[in-house]
Amino acid sequence: MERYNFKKVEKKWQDYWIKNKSFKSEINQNKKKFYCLEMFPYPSGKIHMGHVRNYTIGDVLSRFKIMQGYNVLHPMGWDSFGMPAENAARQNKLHPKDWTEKNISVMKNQLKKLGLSIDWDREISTCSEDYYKHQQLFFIELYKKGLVYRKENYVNWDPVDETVLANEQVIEGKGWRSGAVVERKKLNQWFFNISKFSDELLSGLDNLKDWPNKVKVMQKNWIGKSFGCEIDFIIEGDLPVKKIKCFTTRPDTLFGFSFLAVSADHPISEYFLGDSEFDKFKKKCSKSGTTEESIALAEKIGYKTKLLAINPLNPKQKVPVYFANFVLMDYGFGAVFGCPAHDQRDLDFAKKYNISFKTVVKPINEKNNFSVEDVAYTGSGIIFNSELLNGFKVPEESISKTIEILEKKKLGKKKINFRLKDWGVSRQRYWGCPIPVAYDKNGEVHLIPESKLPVKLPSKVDLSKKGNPLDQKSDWKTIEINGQKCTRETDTLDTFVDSSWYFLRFCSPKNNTYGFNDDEIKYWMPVDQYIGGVEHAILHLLYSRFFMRALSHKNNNFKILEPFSSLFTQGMVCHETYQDKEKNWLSPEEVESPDGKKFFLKNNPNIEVKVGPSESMSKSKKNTIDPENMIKDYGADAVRLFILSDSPPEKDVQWSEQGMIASYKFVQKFWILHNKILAKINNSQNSSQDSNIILEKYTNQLIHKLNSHLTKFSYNVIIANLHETYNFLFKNLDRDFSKDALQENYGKILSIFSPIIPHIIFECLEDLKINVFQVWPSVDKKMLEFEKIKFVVQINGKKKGIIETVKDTDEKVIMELILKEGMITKDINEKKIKKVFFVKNRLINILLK
RNA sequence: GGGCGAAUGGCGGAACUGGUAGACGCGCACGACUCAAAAUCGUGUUUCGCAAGAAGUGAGAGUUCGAUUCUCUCUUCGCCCA
Repeated sequence: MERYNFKKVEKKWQDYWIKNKSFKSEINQNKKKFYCLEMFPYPSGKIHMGHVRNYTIGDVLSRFKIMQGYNVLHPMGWDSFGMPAENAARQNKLHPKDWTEKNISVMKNQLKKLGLSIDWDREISTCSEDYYKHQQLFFIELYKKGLVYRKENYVNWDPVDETVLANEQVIEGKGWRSGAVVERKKLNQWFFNISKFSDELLSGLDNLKDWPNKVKVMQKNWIGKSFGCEIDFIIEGDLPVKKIKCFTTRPDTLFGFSFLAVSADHPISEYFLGDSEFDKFKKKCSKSGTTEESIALAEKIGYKTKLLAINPLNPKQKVPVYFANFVLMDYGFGAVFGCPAHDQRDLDFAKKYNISFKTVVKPINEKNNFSVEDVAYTGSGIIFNSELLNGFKVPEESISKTIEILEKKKLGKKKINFRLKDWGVSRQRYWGCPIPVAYDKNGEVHLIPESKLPVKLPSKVDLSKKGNPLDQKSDWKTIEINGQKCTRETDTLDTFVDSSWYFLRFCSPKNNTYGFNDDEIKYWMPVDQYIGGVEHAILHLLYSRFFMRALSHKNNNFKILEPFSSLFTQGMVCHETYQDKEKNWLSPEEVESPDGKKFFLKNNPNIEVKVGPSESMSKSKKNTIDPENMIKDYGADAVRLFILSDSPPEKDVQWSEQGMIASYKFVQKFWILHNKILAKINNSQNSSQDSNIILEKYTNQLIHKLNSHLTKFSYNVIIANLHETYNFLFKNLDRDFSKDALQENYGKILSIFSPIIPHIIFECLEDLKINVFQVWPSVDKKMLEFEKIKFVVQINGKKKGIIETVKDTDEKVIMELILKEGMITKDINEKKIKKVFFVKNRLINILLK
């Protein structure tokens, strides 16, 4: 027998699957469909372990579903627009297109080496004209429906990448990619009107039964529906400002009112422009980003006006009006009333500017002299110091009752507010989908006529300059529309737009006239199982949900509101981190450990290396493992086996070289066992019914177990079952199984594990002369029953022993058996049996007194 | 600060609707083979105890004949939002 040659066997079956188009998917109305989709990769250069995990999980599921008789759609594509291509182009003097295509070809090859069940005929790439031309048409449709608009807006400006960032791309006040401190800048931007669907996107979450709850909670928080009240504050002063509208979720604290704060961009700011102090203040405001987070972290600064605001419930009280950097123009009305006692941000501000304030909520057990000093009180309690609001319980009745009073007095109105803001989609970049509009000499917007679509990206651009290269292409920019000379929009679309509909394109990848074909999406959509990282829990998933609603808006042909009926978020792949004395990161290849405890430099074993905590693999910390090397050294089956074996798919997994080697050895051992079984099938002589039944029972119980693990994504347990099965077969190899029983049951066992380690299993099945594509075997229920049952014997709920007897034995007989065997004589002693609990075929619990 | 989730041997993790805690794997120990090592195979491996036995699923309570599983309080950690 030859040693198992994974290189030969894996190549053989990968070629076979491609040549036979084994995973080609076509509409078949007589078959139930199953659309399995993993989040498509960005072609950054090479695949990483996160991809291996993601695509292995999806592949296992797809293969199981194929066996279960579903018509499976399992496609793959490339999220291929985006900034890294431009950055790489600048560094390597390689055109983004060439860089991207090179990466795609490398990564596609790597994915193929994993033996994935992908229908490569449906491959798409978002940077291809054939993809983005449809996206431009969607943009025009959405524009015509009024779901796209242009407005001047403050944006997060990344001064290093020279681009606008979405709020979610700003992390701790810094650009997610460049790490530069984000500034505020005013630009004309295109927006998708996602906030129009705020309520729908929120309530739609209730229907997503197969989504992880945490993802739904995150989206819910992101949409941020809040109930509150809008209040008009009468303003006194020497300016033509008569009132300022505020939104608040805490109108019940109105008697704690001590200042009114407005955004630096509030309409009343026009009266202050030119005032050097105000301009200085405004400039300072623009230094920080626009996210809630960066505003919360930034130092609170204000500019005091001479205006006074009157408390609507207490007209005697007049408080100063400030401009403040923590008030956002696009939340509420860009104005808030400050209540320092019950809002930490307001308190910080009041302390800084010496504004006096009053405490109006006290905890239930506090006395009336309760007073806030350094920490705002935001908890529950009772309203006091508040005249007609006194005694209201916070929060159960205080807010609603206060709103009632304000409405009755016509001072305010109940209002629902959302945190979700419209989606700014303009990016000042070259490598993205061109926005299909142009502007005439008056700046009026003109859609590019459909006959002139697609708006192609010019291939020759100068990327050596900063800023947007498209802006510098004067020949490309000029276009004539209806006889008018126009200038093209030079911004491109956020790449999140590309990924908001790619799952539709997979249904009709070759459809030339439109982004998808109605009949095809009607058959394949929605995605039955979507698999990806939890890092996309908010953005990508929310945008995709929005995009479906936008397409179906005013369109009776499109009814898909929720693109992903079931979502699975897999955990990350982690590895220990290593650092030398100078705190330089070291890669796992640069270190070694002779005893498994202390680590040293490989080329210099005298230098000890500091081992850090295991963290998600990242290039910056060098704790990555190259999947291609692993496949080369151990084979795809072993890599698949390991990446699935050590942790449940939804949790993080620790990469371990030892675990990888163990999986490799298992594949080798499996091959040896297979050859022994094969020999036994060919030479089997004596057989006994008893042995056959043992084998048959084992097989049926195994299928039964796998059925339940599968529905729960417990792939790590399935691999434990695979090991158990190996152990079972190995230990029972000497039994006198009949040839037929062995052939049949071993064939079933092999095929049910084929989704996990497909290459070696297909090779083994071929030895058994079994058709390579197997149907999932059904369970013979009779085979799940045992004749003998192990009864647990308990005294007062504690296990005393086990008694083995025939199935369905009744309580009396068991009791006799126990007494006969003297199992509990010692415990009983002189005590009496008070009560006996008997669970059929399971246990007996005897209570003694 | 708020929300969500988690906590089980030396480690990763199993445990169906409450019913034998620790499956399976890693590591470790001992043994076999070998001149030797690696590889491989065998045996053992929750803790305490020579043993009988006892304790034991982050801590504490509760419900129950019986709790890793259900309820409450607390601690620690992780993620998201602030």
